[in-house]
Amino acid sequence: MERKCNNLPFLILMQTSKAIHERIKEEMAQNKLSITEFSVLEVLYQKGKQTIQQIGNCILISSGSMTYVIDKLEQRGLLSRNACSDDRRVIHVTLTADGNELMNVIMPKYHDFVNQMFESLDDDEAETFVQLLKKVRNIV
Amino acid sequence: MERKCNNLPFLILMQTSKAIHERIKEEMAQNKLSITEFSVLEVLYQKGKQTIQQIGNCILISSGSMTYVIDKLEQRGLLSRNACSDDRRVIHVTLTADGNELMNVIMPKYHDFVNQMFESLDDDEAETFVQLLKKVRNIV
DNA sequence: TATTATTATCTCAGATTCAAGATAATTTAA
DNA sequence: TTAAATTATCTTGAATCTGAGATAATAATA
Repeated sequence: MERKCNNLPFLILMQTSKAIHERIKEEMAQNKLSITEFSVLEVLYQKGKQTIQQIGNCILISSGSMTYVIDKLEQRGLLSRNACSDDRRVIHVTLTADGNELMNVIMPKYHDFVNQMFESLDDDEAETFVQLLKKVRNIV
Repeated sequence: MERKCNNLPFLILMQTSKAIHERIKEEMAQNKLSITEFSVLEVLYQKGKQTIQQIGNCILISSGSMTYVIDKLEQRGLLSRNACSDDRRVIHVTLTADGNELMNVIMPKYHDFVNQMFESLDDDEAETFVQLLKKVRNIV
């Protein structure tokens, strides 16, 4: 029986990224945030005011999910919706003071956490790694 | 404003794996299968008869989700549940003739598809890639 | 200007996931 | 042997995601 998967790079890549995803999920559960919620807050923290669509494009989820996740975060007082005066279809989203404060606490820990996961690679290895990943990504 | 993410390997790894995941999702949608459903069929195709728990451990989803996905695939006649005579708590799952036939069609295309995504790497690069990924995975 | 197309967001139904608990069978240990 | 612990699967409810379609605003064009 035993038919094998023959593409090792593929297998290990998917295993590794899934493991990382799980770890981040656990980490964020401590802050009562799903990964999607964290991703939204992260975009706002990094880029400041964004439209709902801009955020959706960044984190690649559907418009229906965006409405849902923005609702949740708004209810918790971590961000606010603001009408756009130029284009009344558009809604701007920004972190509230509470949201910003929370991210000031979370982000340094998050960066440390991510860096730890990759500290087994020295600078040369990291560069090679990125270069190989980009080769793959450009084809996908 | 503009606070940046400073860990490039992490960023590109997650982007790449997400892109691959999306591509496989599209590919499997043509066969009316979700990735989870395909993963279950793949395990059975590769390993033959398995218990529900064995499959769950392979593809890392909860027991509740396993019941759900096995139900769906059983309803479509792609696999069957069989009581285990040694241990009556256990249920063995096997591909039906239909399920096996479907996988005979899908798997060669799937392997080609995956190989294409990685064909930009030559043998040396693939080996380096795997080695670096393993370094990261072992820490995560 | 009036019509048409596009865009941004929201609504809703259906699908999928997990966590917690239920059930039933087996194993361990007193 | 009996009681307790463990194991495998299923059930249920809540959360989240997607896709299709609705709504409303804007842009493009005849």
